[in-house]
Amino acid sequence: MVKFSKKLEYALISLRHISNAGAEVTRVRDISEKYNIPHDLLAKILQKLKKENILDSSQGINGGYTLNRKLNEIPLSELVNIIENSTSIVECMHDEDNNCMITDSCTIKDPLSRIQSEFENILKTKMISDFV
Amino acid sequence: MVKFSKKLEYALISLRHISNAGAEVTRVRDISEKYNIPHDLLAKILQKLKKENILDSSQGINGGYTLNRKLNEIPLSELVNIIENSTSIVECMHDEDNNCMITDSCTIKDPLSRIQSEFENILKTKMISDFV
DNA sequence: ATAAAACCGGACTAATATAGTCGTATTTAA
DNA sequence: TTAAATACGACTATATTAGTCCGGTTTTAT
Ligand code: SF4
Ligand code: SF4
Repeated sequence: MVKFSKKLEYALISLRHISNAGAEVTRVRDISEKYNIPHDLLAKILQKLKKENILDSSQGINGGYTLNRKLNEIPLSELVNIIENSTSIVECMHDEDNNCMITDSCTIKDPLSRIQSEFENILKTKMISDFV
Repeated sequence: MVKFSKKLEYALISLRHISNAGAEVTRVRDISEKYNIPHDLLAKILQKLKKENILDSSQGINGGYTLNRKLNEIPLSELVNIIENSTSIVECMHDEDNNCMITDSCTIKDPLSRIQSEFENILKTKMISDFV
């Protein structure tokens, strides 16, 4: 029912590492080798975090990543949305593509919608620093 | 990150329906047809709930299911464990089969373990009646 | 200049988890 | 005895997640 995806875990591990490195740049390879995370997969995750301004990056032979925001100011909800595109607990609440065939006769939409709100509030309250 | 499985949703819809039916027995077919849920899949879900004493069943031509416990006395945690066998948010916390290759170098196990406890408490507090 | 090492990004494949199906046995009222 | 229901386990199909591959571009030490 609830499962942190590997991508999300890799992101958390990386953010912790990069945060600890301070001003020093961290290469994808550093993290990849230290924690045994597939290089190419990790690279794409960090690229996404860069694109969303959570990380800074510099290219070139001495390039790498640094942290652009403080971990205690990034809510988990934001990270989950970046990595997994959605925080909805059932498909019918992810407006874009609701394919549920039983929407019309479904009797639990409303209560689940309440739960959804509660859940989103929790995700907004928890900061990345709580997870590393 | 968090997603109610269809099985779980079908279980909730069924429990609500059976609860509303009171002493009258409900057949799998009644629910299956009313809510457009695949019959055989639903049957197995209800069988499981019967096995765990959440439902009562009677066989034979006039058979069917009735509720054996009150919905406001069944915590969500129990239903999730029945339907999905686990409430762990990462594989390394589901003792039986931890295949995570990076367990040794993982830096987020401890914080996630705290989150896991918090999460389980929420699941224990929420009753099925909150979801229907 | 050029080589090296990084970032970038899309298409692809592999592995796993979820959803759904099928066949058969058992029970029971009529 | 037959029809309609639960009960169980093996199977298949689909969707999601995880991971790979490849062909770029950018930067910088030499
Ligand atoms: S309509 Fe009901 S069954 Fe379908 S996705 Fe929404 S909550 Fe789940
Ligand atoms: S060891 Fe770390 S990465 Fe592996 S499952 Fe546990 S929390 Fe996730």
